[in-house]
Amino acid sequence: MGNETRKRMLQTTLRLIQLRGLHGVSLNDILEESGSPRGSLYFHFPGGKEALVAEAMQSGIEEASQVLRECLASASHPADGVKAFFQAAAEEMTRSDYGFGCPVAPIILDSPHVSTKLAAACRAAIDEWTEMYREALLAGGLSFERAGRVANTITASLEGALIMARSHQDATLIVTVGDEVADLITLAVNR
Amino acid sequence: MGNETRKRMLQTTLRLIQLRGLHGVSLNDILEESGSPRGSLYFHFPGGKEALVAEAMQSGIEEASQVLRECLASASHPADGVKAFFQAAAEEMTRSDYGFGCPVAPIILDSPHVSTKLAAACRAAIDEWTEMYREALLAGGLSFERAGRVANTITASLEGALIMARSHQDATLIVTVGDEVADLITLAVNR
DNA sequence: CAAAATATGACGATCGGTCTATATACTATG
DNA sequence: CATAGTATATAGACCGATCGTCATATTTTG
Repeated sequence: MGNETRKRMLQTTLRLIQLRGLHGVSLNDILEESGSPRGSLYFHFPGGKEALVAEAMQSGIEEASQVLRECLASASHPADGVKAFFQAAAEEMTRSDYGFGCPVAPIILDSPHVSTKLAAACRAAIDEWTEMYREALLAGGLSFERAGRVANTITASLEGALIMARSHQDATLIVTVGDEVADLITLAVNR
Repeated sequence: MGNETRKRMLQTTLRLIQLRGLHGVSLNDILEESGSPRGSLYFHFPGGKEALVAEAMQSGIEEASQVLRECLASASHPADGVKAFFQAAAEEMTRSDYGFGCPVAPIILDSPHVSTKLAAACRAAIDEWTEMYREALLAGGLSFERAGRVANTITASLEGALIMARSHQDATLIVTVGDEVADLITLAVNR
């Protein structure tokens, strides 16, 4: 396929945005790092930078969703599934030398109302993840409302843990928080 | 004092960085919004943009620390103190129309290794807050180690809740997560 | 008044994202 | 096989924005 260049652009974009934030990455950076020629960008992404970023972010979101889905599916108790996902996040953090975190957080914090499309995609991603947690918790016996509240807490904890891990260059934090959250889930379910 | 301009610059900088991230704010933005002329910046802040940002962020950190200190001090149970702080954060969110969140998160996500000074200040702020939680939990009877783990979880939850609230334009999320975390604390302390 | 402190906006080198014009590869058809 | 036509890919010019500097006002202070 001829879209080798395209793929490289997307990967590099995702990587760099996670590293330096939405506004911290220039097209020049992306082009240089991905070794792509300048003019190719508007051929592959007629929508310009925003289109490129949107697609790159989307792929990051989908990957995260898939990992989460697997973690929850292959666990008998929701607490175990959540724990596994936090662990996976921690591994990804160390593997990338603290370059990768949440694919949407940098964009939420960088563009409140800059781009409605990007913001909507971020919102959808968060909703999707939270919904997965909720379903698992419902299956665990929690009430609909309580499951929603706990699910939000899980999402928030992970989001925050990723930031802290980045800041301290210490992926252990993610695992610690994950264990603590798993505890909360266990207590909530068995009551 | 002649530092009226200086103060305005700092406030505007803090505000804009929270709004659009570290790299999303240009000096022109700051100057225009604060109504200051270009050259004044390098008189008040010879260190340029980085010095300005560092000082602005520092003031944001100190304000947050003070509010947290008060919340924890004027509560008989650590869970209540934490709850109050989450509530205060939610109010600040609505008051600023989702402009203000955590003063350090946007910088952590925008500059991994861009500026060592900034990164160190962020780390120190997170440590300070976490330490405050830990002390309150110790006073509540938790073991030193467990207190640290729970403290990290609290910090992470708030950090994440702020992002979610921003993304969904819904400060309620912060309160919800706060209540859930307070629950976790209560359970942890009374065991 | 003299001197120090502060304010001002114009300047230029560099970098930002976008676009038009051009080149290359592939396909179809006589 | 030759040629025209189309899809794919590249190159580089364009112009506005950005940031730090500086020479020159203006205000404050001793």
